[in-house]
Amino acid sequence: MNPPPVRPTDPRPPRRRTHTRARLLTAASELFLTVGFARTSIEDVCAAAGYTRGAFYSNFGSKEDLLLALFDAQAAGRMAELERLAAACEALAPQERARRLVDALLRVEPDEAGWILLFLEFRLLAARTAGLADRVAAHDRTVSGALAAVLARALPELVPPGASAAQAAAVILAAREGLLARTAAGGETAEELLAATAAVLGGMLG
Amino acid sequence: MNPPPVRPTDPRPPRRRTHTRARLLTAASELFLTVGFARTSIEDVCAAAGYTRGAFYSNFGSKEDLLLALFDAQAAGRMAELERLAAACEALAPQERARRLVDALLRVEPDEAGWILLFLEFRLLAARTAGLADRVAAHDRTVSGALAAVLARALPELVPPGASAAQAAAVILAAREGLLARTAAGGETAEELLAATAAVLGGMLG
DNA sequence: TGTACATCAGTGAACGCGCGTTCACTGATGTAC
DNA sequence: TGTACATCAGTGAACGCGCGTTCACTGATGTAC
Repeated sequence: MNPPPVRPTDPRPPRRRTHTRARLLTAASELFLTVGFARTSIEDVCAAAGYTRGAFYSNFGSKEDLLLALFDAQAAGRMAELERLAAACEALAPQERARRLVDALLRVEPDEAGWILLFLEFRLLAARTAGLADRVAAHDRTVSGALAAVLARALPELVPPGASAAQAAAVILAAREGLLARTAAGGETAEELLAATAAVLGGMLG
Repeated sequence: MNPPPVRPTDPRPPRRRTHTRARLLTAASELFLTVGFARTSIEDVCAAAGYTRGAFYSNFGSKEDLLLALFDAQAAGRMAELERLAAACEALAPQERARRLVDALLRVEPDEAGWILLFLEFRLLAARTAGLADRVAAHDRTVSGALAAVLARALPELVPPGASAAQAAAVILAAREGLLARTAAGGETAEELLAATAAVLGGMLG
């Protein structure tokens, strides 16, 4: 409809205050983690970041868009973490390696509970929103693949005979998510359930 | 304020059309399982059951109340199922017993995907709604305890040395939930992930 | 069995609220000359 | 360096919609006599 206005150099590079987007992301992650996605309004995010609603729509296409951007950032962080873990394990004796890896898989960082709940909300949304399922699947594949590599390299004992490292990684991650979901929701105390898991895993590893 | 009207026999037993409640519950479960709790309006439920909104509030205190009633009913069903399973296993040889139990824990009934998503939504709600956490915890304890009994009786091999049957049950259920959540959300195909689990469990059981 | 009366399950309109999204506008930032 | 102009990030009011809940009401169901 509207013919584009005259443009001397066609794709003009955006060079204004790009940190607005970053501030919105930060504010959003704080709110989403404590209150949840559904219960946080765009207005809340903007107010927390010091802007008004319009600023949001000038940086993101929709509320979902914001959530996706947040998860992309977090996935990158998780990847780096796993890489560090694998590197740190490389030099250790098998015994120590096992302890270290199991610890790392079970540790619940302070904000981990918030992340797991947020991720659950994401899964739920994706399960019922066409076109979002691909994004969750991609995220899962990335993290799962990275863990599989770590397992194959550093803790083959956790991969039972007859199963591939990829399979073991997928099962471990899914199980971890289920466990965290229960503890995060406060059903059973985190200590209780994690102790149980440690006992079960301990029994398995001998 | 209002003095109660004259009552010949004080607590008058309710003997009207009690099946309204049942019809509302049935309609709600169908809608919740396919569309989800948040996306289903009370109006939807009432329309599907052939009533108007007021009928709902004459049978339930709130939307949450309806959800809780639904879960109570389902928990009862799960209990009965586990009982049957334990009884059926009692007479079998250990080998066959293991196959049977693992099968039962992994089987995904057609509507199971819907239930797991609904349950996730419940956990999420409970994690952020004061006073609801107790209800989830109670549900978890009931199911977990029942599975622990079955395990102790019918498949002690799945309980690793150093762990109690209760701990193993809690971990198994949490893991199962995590697995189903992934498959239900469509991330990885159910077949893929369940095959992986079977492989991992197969490896563990030898 | 029949009649007057009370109860209360279910009706349906209205209330109130929150929220995602749109849009005409403004003013600071950068560009052209 | 200075001036005129274009762009576009951010403003803030308004729109529109859905939904949970309330409430005055009605009419069928059951009770008392």
